[in-house]
Amino acid sequence: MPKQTFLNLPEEKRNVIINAAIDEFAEYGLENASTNRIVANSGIAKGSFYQYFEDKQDVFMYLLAVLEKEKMEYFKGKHPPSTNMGTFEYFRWIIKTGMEFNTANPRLIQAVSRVLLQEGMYYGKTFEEQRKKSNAALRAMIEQAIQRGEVDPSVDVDLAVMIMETWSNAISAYILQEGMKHKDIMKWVRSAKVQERIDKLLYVMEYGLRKTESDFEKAFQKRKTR
Amino acid sequence: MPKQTFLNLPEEKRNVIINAAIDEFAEYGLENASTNRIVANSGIAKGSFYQYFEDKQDVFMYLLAVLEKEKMEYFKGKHPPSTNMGTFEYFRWIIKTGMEFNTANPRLIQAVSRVLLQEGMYYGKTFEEQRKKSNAALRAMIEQAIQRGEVDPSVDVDLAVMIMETWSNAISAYILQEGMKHKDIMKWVRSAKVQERIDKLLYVMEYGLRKTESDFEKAFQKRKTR
DNA sequence: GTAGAATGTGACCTGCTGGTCACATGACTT
DNA sequence: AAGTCATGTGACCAGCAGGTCACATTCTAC
Repeated sequence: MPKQTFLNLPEEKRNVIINAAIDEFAEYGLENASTNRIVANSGIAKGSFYQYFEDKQDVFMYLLAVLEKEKMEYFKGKHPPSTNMGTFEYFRWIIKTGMEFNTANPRLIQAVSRVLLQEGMYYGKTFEEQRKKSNAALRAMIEQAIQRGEVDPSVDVDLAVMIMETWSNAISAYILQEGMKHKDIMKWVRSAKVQERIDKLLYVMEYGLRKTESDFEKAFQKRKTR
Repeated sequence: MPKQTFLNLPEEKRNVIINAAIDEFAEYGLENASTNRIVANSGIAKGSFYQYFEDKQDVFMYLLAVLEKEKMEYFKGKHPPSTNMGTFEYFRWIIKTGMEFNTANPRLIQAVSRVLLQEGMYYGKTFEEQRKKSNAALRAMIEQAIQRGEVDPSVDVDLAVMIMETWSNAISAYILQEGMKHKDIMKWVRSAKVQERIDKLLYVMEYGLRKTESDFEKAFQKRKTR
């Protein structure tokens, strides 16, 4: 975490620095990020950087903390349209609201997800905690769906979590990658075309998951013994 | 592509070099791969490396070519169990046979997929061709499925391709990552547990896709007007 | 044996990296 | 005004990167 010296800085200066860092991580990832470029782009001296942070990983950790805080505040301000949604409807709302947030902070999301989803695999246990958290939330959702009778109790929960995680990441990556090609990414995401695309993807996922395990067993057996 | 000098080398020496390169790319990706380490690990001089290849990207291109050739030969030696399979059954066979090949060459696959799927996004159009090829194959499959009446004609083909691509990559990544934790990756992949997991994932995908577009429209409208 | 081509070699180059540190500047206290 | 402590600075360091090149060795043809 940043040293006190950094937190004492005037807000504007802090923003210049973290924006330079965000751009750097978004462009080069964590491994290839250059502290030299960060200090050059934020107009501070090399020595100052090391007075503010331990190293570049320290900056990144700070970005993670900022993101988490902002995302929580954002979701606190939003409320699901209906109080009695089905689990999948709720999941859809989470994803879409998350995408709204993402497109409002595309560079930060780009930086963070690049590091977490791609480099993260090779960083050992450094970022494992992050994944476990969102994983637990997904697990809770699918278990709720089972309790509510929306999904067959015999469904493989681990598998369902993997499916939801995969699509969550795939959609996020798709939105970022395609959205960056448009000048007004927010407008693009809100367009009927994109919204429908997200809906369809999630619908295909939902329908696959709703199908009961026993249905699968039947089809599976049939195929095996054919 | 490698220079003639490299191709003139005795096979054993060539293998030592490309194995060192594979290990390097698998461990560090393309961007962070070190030619110094490659030459050190393959026991050749720095100068020799540059007599064999233009640069490290040249080596990687060669690996890609080798992989493509070997994979084609492997698939030529295999034949689908039934001559009259459904499209999804065929897709499942392709995926599983592909996984067999992958686990027989885990390091090479690790190296290539790390670069193509992760760094590739930032390499512009260098590796676009690869993706287009496999994409076209998936498209042909889904169009065949429509023709055969296995999938509703109104289904969004682009979306279906994205879904198949996403799962193809996700399963491949899962097998590699988890499989590497086991001493006998081949045995692990062939175990009933893993095979069933792959089956289930593909089954969930299949069932989502089989659902007709018109069913979706209905559900979608209902949700919108609620 | 010898000429000439092909192949092999590692010291050396420049440029960038993350990180340090002796010193300069500013701000606040007494 | 003097003293003190936080903040700011950039030249400097060692290490590694990709890449080159003059020279050594080996192979081939005659």
